[in-house]
Amino acid sequence: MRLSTKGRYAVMAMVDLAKHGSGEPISLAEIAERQEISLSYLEQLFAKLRAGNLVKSVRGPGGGYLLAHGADGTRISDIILAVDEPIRATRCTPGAPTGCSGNQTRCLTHDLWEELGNQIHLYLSSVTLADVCAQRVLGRSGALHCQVQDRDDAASALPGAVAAE
Amino acid sequence: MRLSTKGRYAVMAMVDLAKHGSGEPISLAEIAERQEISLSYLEQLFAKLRAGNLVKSVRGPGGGYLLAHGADGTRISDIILAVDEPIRATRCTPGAPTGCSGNQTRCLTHDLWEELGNQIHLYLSSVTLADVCAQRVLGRSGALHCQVQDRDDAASALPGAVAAE
DNA sequence: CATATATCCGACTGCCGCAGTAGGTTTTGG
DNA sequence: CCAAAACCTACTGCGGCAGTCGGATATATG
Repeated sequence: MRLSTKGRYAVMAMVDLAKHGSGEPISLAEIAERQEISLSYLEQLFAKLRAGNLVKSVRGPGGGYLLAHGADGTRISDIILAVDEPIRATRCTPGAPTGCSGNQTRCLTHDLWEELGNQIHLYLSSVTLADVCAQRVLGRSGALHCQVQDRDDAASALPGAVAAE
Repeated sequence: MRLSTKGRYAVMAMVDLAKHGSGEPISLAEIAERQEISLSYLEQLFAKLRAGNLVKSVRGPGGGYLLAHGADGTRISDIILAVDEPIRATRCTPGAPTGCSGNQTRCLTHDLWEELGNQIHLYLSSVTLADVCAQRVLGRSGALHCQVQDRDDAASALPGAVAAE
């Protein structure tokens, strides 16, 4: 799963939609103003969100967008998956001439990235729009600590600017 | 923390170094051939790794690179932090004119990205080069499951191509 | 019907970082 | 001295992101 600011914009817009839309459709113009995202750019994002069946559209005046599955039924991972293109795989494509077999070190890291991808996906699929709206985003006491708890400095040295693009 | 193929290359090289280097230095030419990475590109990466105090260099013929802290003392997160530049922060810079205050939705997602960054960092800082070499990369039964276990379909629907760039 | 409001749609642009290349200079063992 | 290695600086092509522009289509409301 690719993590870019593009996906962040999409999530911001969807959270806005979840927060302000309850019943009647919300226009992109509103979202654009509140989130300070250009309208045309939002249109492109929502075209993909619609293709991914995450929102429904209502055309004409008074129209706009609605969440297709409600705030509880929309996972963050789905949003990002819909907006960001899947990315070229981890280089060692199965069956490639210089594939994984024979070159051991390559595949060791392959496992690592795959597992990291699973971690990210698991986390993002555990959070819904409703969670974000209600600020239920999990403090630093949940999650991975069960696995890292015996390490020395896992809690310290948190990265300064943490974001993935 | 930014996640790009650049960081992946660095980790591949470091794993190679951990696997083949035990005592005497390893030249970048060897690593370049084994990992199929251009030599000059590797040099750039190792310049940063050296600046980050992750490797030591030995000049002259027979020279090369050594792990500065051994395979057990080198975390994957450190490698990526050293190689990838920290990235422009999550847009709402503290104290900015159109900062977080006043625009609520923005900050809700801010928490989300911060927490996601923590998740990623926690995972990557829990894995050392030695872990990767020994294929101790954690199957899908560890980690986040303690938090997601009560959800319906967290295990299913694993993403096809999972990687972040 | 006319019009304003909205979604839709495709094409174009500037920018930045990645991945790679080129061409050097120092250091140092043999 | 010589060759092998680290070291250093600058440049390049490419692709995706973020944003823009100009439209086409649908549809409530007067």
